[in-house]
Amino acid sequence: MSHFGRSGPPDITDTYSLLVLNITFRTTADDLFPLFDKYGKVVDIFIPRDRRTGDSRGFAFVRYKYADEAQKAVERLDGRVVDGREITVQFAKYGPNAERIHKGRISESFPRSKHRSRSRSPRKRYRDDYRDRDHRRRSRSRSWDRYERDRYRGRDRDYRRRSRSRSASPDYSRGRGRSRYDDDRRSPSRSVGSASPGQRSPSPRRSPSPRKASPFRGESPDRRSRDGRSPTPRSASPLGRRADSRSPSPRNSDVDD
DNA sequence: GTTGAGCGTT
Repeated sequence: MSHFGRSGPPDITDTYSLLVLNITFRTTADDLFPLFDKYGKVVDIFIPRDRRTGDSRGFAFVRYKYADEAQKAVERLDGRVVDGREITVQFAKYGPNAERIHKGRISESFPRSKHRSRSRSPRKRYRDDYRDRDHRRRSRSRSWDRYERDRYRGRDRDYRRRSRSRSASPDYSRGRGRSRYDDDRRSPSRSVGSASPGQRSPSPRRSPSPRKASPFRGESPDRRSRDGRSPTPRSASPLGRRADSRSPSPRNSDVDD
């Protein structure tokens, strides 16, 4: 009796789905089964997992057979500490088809052969694709650096209330860095685009891109050639060598792209 | 090895 979510949805008809949030990433359906089964008849338990890693996403869906039992479980298991973490049990607001449900009760998986989309809104913004979920997954933890924020900097304000545990933003020193990069990036870009393609600066020193890409490339060989007797004191040390190995060459591509 | 707002699979 532990094949929950492994054989797909067994029967979602006449079942009340409960959403369990705030569960640990190591909590499995087997761990929640005896916990929820004690308060009622659990039909199925499904824990969404990541497609890439396969780790739990931190929440599970418990489907009960009766609403009274589900309600009881919500009132009893809501706020219960599982695996050292307080879980949040509540009725699922959205069904497996991203359809709104009354109170965790799934009528019939929404048969669109009768209603189709007549009573619904003209535009259905349920869920685009897996991409949407993937984005949320990525930005779920520490991937909220600047990529997502930069894209939603004008809508992230009320896009989602993440002031629950994340507090305020970690840092705001992104605009400057981006501006600088943009400036440096536009300089050579425009030069190349405006000037002739064959007029490339053959001189490494006169390179119009003084970006801090990798000065070692243009200085290392130069200094080494001139200072034949002192071949870079840092390189002589194993530490220096390690630092050099740290950045072989592909560095400018980062800012260029 | 980490993380933490939220709504789901064959």
